[in-house]
Formats: sequence, structure tokens, C-alpha cells
Amino acid sequence: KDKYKDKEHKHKDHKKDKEREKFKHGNGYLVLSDSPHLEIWSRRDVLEAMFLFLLVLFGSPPHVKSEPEDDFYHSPKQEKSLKRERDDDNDSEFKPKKIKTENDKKGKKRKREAEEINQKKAKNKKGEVADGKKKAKKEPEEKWKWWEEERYTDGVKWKFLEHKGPVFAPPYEPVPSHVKFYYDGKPMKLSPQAEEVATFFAKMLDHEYTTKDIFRKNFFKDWRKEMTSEEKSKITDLKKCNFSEMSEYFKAQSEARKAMSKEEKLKIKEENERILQEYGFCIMDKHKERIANFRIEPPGLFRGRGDHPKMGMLKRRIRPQDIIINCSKDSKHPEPPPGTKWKEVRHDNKVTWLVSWTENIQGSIKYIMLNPSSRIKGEKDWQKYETARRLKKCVDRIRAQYREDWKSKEMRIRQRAVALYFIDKLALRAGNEKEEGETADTVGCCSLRVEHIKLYPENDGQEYVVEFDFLGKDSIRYYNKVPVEKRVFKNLQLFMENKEPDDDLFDRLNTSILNKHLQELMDGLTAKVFRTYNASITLQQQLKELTTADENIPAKILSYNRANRAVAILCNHQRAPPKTFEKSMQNLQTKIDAKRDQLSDAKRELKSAKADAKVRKDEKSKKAVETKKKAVQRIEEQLMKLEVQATDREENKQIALGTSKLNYLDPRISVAWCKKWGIPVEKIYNKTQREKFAWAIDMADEDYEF
DNA sequence: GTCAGTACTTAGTATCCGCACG
DNA sequence: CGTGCGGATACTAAGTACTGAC
Repeated sequence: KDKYKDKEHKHKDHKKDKEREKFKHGNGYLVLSDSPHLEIWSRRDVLEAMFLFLLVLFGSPPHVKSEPEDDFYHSPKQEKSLKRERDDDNDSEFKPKKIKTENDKKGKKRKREAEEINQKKAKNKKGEVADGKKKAKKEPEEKWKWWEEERYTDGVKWKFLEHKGPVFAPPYEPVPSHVKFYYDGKPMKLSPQAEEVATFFAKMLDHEYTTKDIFRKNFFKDWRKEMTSEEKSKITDLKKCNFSEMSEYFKAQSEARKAMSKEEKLKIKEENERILQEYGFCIMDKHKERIANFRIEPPGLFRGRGDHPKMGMLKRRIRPQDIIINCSKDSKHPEPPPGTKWKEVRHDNKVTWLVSWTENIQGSIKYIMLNPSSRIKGEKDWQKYETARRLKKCVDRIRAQYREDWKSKEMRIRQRAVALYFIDKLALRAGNEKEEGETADTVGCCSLRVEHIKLYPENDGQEYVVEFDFLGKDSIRYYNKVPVEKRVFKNLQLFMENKEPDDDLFDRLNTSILNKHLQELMDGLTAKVFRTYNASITLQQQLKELTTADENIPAKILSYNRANRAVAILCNHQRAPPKTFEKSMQNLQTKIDAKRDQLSDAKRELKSAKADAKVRKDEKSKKAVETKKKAVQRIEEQLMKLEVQATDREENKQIALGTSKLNYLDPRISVAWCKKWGIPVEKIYNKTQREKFAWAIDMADEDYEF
């Protein structure tokens, strides 16, 4: 109650929020605290309404638990969902009842965000409100605009969750007996367990992974664990193992798959579709939502990125007894495959995952969660950009502050300030500590070591240049030479004094110290918000700068891509140049040349048509001139389009735009840009992206400002 | 402050699949 | 009507952030 008091005062019309706030967490279960609604909604009402609603949703009587202990949990949910639409107008009546006495930052923050949501909401709400139940019925056809509804505010992620559990990897199918494995030149029949692991290796034989020492060592060690004692004593040297028949067999198999008839392919497709329909969706709070990764990761050999010390280790097969199911108490929980049991079925509505298991390589937990188009992901995404926009409002203050801190007497503060400067200026990642030897040696800002930077008092005519060279996330190299302010430079010299190359540059700093500091500067601020903020603000600026009114659509899109690219470069989003890059560039060039020829032909024709018309002066020849003119124009346009495409592709050779588009750029900036220039959103976002950003597409208008 | 554990976002690449092209 | 290309999607690794115990 206290938490949200502050909100109450300012938000008289936020009744729904209040409802949510009533269901607080205490002693491990939900407690219904001061609830004015109990006055209007008797338990019977609630049950009745709930019944009706479920009937509409599922078409058959629901399974309703009647145990009292379920009740407090249960009814609020239904009460709330049904009520939503209704109570809008009697809001004010309830207000006075809520007396909040204290506030905290989180409450404030949410409030502010909720405020914004509400403004938008006000616009559309009226129409939808009318038909509460019908809406639920129609829902599958009609897209649900979750962004027009209130959000949970107290850490509850859902009230109802039902799903079918995961899809397990298909069981191992032994290779036919004529496919032999040879040890030391002699054929050898392997036990199914050992054989399965051998096939994992055989499938990767073409990959350069299998030539790496660590990979081979890890693989062999784990493989031996799967062998029978007999096999173990025989097979002692990986070099003497010959997997080539297996490898050939799998290659043949994949060829065969490609060569399958249409019918067979269709059949497989249909089967996949069936599985998707059955397992690919869940019901969360009365809405059917798509699950992102409902298939359990199949066993195989671990492929880390970069120089990973664990590459080649066996990634174990996941069994039902490894699986934790999360769903609501009042849902029909998924059944484990016959003869098996789940590790646990829990009902934790403070988390968003449906299924989890512990992976055996790093011992970390993996989750099955919802699709980016789902409410639960979308809300979070939206909130992320709202936080970044709040940073926009106070970034000047924060910048002034860290510049001031460069002069601090305290080393830890100077380090903090310089690190923050890098994070802000260069969009570096925070750089959590990692366990040595468990993962590839990569760093972020706070974990930079002395060996990762070089200082040049003067370089290429610039003063105080810092050269960064290190491996970041996914072992992608970050290389950059940047001139910095004198104070930063001097500080860096100081930090590096008397240190070995492999000592931490910021020895008095880590991400948790930094984030704690940031939290004090702005509610909800963490290091990664700077990346989001700088990416989005850069896009907005670049779009403003690069777009010119008189360009045609392809040229505008090139401008968009260039703006996008500026961000990708800032965030260091790289990719391996596609294998087919050179070739496809050539193809494009050929096309361009052909188009050029075509254009000059068309121009020539136009000329002669004109000459002809001059002499003849009849209608027909005039018309011919017009036609030719149009043809020339059209070809010119096509040529332009191709040239633009070529430029775009060339500039994109080693830069990946997708990551920033998907994770860093406030989609409303792009949507606004599209609207402003009359560009169809489809040119910017493909189908998946449009689903993910449905909220932004729906709510942003052309004058949206990040 | 350190550490382990948990939840969730961000990331590059492998594979799939539909469509333009010959 | 087959084929090859390139965008879309699937996959899962690798980050960030936060919590709570000590």
C-alpha cells in the first residue's frame, strides 16, 4: 500500500492500477488488502462472471476450484479482468478510500509511465469499452491492444497462465548397421549411448571447430563418459577414430531431405504446424499468446563463441525430470510424457517463464518464454524506451556531474566517472565480472584491463587519443581510436600507473557500484540505458539530418538505413561478411549495367520519336513521344533503385542492422518517420518486426519525439 | 563487499523457405 | 518448373541486472 501511495494522489483516474495494487505479496502468498471492490462484487458475482467469461473463452464449463485457500488468489483475478472496463467512471469514488502514507521511487516511476500510457489510452478507450465480453470473444481475429490497458504494478506478471509444456527433442535414432565407425582402422560397433555422441561429432566434421585442440579434448573427455567400460578401454585416442562413414551418411540424409517430393515436404510442414498449434501458444490472462521457444534444446556438442574453454563438451539431453513447469494454480497443468515426471510444477506469477531447466555446461538456467509480440515482452520493451526517454531529460545534468567527478579526490569516483564517460560516449556495455576459465575472455567497460587500451598524447594530428582494442560480447572485436578530453586522458594515465597489462583498468569499480550510483542519479537508470538512449537519439538525429523532402521513396529508405547504420556502428554490431557477398555484388552490378544500356536505348528511341513528331506533327507521333518519355522515366527510376540498393549493400558489408533495430531503437521514431514521409511501415519493418512493434505502430504519430 | 543464483535482454549465426529468374 | 539467392526465422549463447545470504 505504501509503495503506491504517491501515485494515488496524482492519479485520480487510475482505478485499475489500484486494483492491481491490492494484491500484495506477503508470506509467500497473495493477500487481498484494502479492496473497495469487495463491496460491489460479492463472491458469487465473481464466480458467476468468471464462469461466463470462461465459457466465452473456451466454449465449455471451466474447471473452477472451490477450495477456500484458492479463493483469495482466484477471485481477484476474475474480478479484475471483468471489471476493467466498467469502473472507469466511478473511479473518483474510490479514491478517498485509499490512503497511502509513504512513497518509494519505484512507485513514482511506474506512476509516471502509467501516466503516459493513460494519455494515449484516453483517445481510444471509449469505443472499446462498451463491449466487454464480446471483445474477448472476437479477440482471435481482432488484435488485442494490450497497450491500451493498465499494467500490473506490483511485480505480478500474470494472474492466469496455462500451457502445454515443452516439446522434447526426438529420441535418438541409431544409424543403420552398414554405417560403420572405425577405430584404428578396424570397424567397431558402438553402444547406442556412445554412438549418439559420436554422431554429434561426425555431423560437425566439416566445421573447423573439430580441428581445435580444446574442442577435441573436451569432446573426447565427455564422450568417454558415455562409453561402456569396454569401449572406454579400447578407445583411448581420438586421432584413431574415423567418423567419415557416419559423416557421409548424414550428408546423404540431408540431401535426401532436400530431394523429397512435394507431398512429403508438405506433410512435414503440416506436422510442424500441428505441433505449433498445440504447443506454440499459451493462455495468459485470457489472451492466447505465442510462445517463443517451446522446443527443448536438443543434445549436441556445445559450441561457444570465440575462444571458449568449454567448446566441444557434451550438451546433455533434457528429460522430463529436469523440467520445472510454471503455470497458474487454477490452470490445467501440462502432463509429462507417459511414464515420466516433471521435476516440479510451480505457480510463481512473479516471473514470466513457462518452463525452465538447468543446462549442464555452465549450470545456468534456461527458460521457455513468450514471443516478442506478447503483452509481457512488449510492455517491458516499451518501458525500456520510456526509461531511456527519461534519461534524455536529465542526461545533461548527469554529464555535468561526471565531468565534475573527473576532478574528485577519490580514486573510486574518478574511475566511476571515466567509465561512465566511456559508456555514454562510446556506448560500451557495462562489463560484469565473469568467472575465469568458465567462458571466453571478453570484457565490457568496467572489466577493461590495462592491455585493452593505449594512450597517445598525440596521434594523427589529434590530441589525447585513446585506442581501444578488446573482445566484447560474443567475442566481437571492438577497435576504436578516439580523442578524449584532457582530464580523461590524465586520469587514464593515473589509473594505469604501476599496473600490469592484465590488471583491471578500473580496479575500484564494478557494475554493481556503477549501477548503484546511476540509480541515485535517476530512478531506473542502469548502464545499459545509455546504450538504448544513445542509439535512439542518434537515430532520431540522423533521420532528421539525412532525410530530404524531395527524394523518392527508395532514396529515403537508403537514408533510413544509413541512420540505422550509424547506430549499428556506434553499438559495434558486426557480422561476418556473407559468404556470397562478392558474388551478389557482382550480380547486382551486372543488373545495373544492363539497366544502363536499356536506359540509353530508351533515350535514343525517345530522341528519334521526338524528331519524328516534329516532322509529322500528328497525334499519333506525339503520343509515341509521351510513351517513350514515360519509359525513360521508369527505367531511370529502376536504375536509381538498383544503384541505391548497391550502395546500401556495400555499406552494409560487415555491419548488422538487425540487432539495433530490434533492441535499441525506439520503434516509435521509425514509425513517426514513416508517417511523416508517407513511407509504408512495411518498407522498414518486416512481418515479425511489425508484430513485435505493434504497440508503437499503433500509437506513434508523425510528430512523435523520442 | 562478495558471491551464487535467478530472470530476463541482447547477440550472431545456421537453417529454412519463398520468390525471382532462366 | 527447377534452382539459387537472400531475407526471415530458429536457435541458443552471452550478456546485464538484481536479490539475498553471509
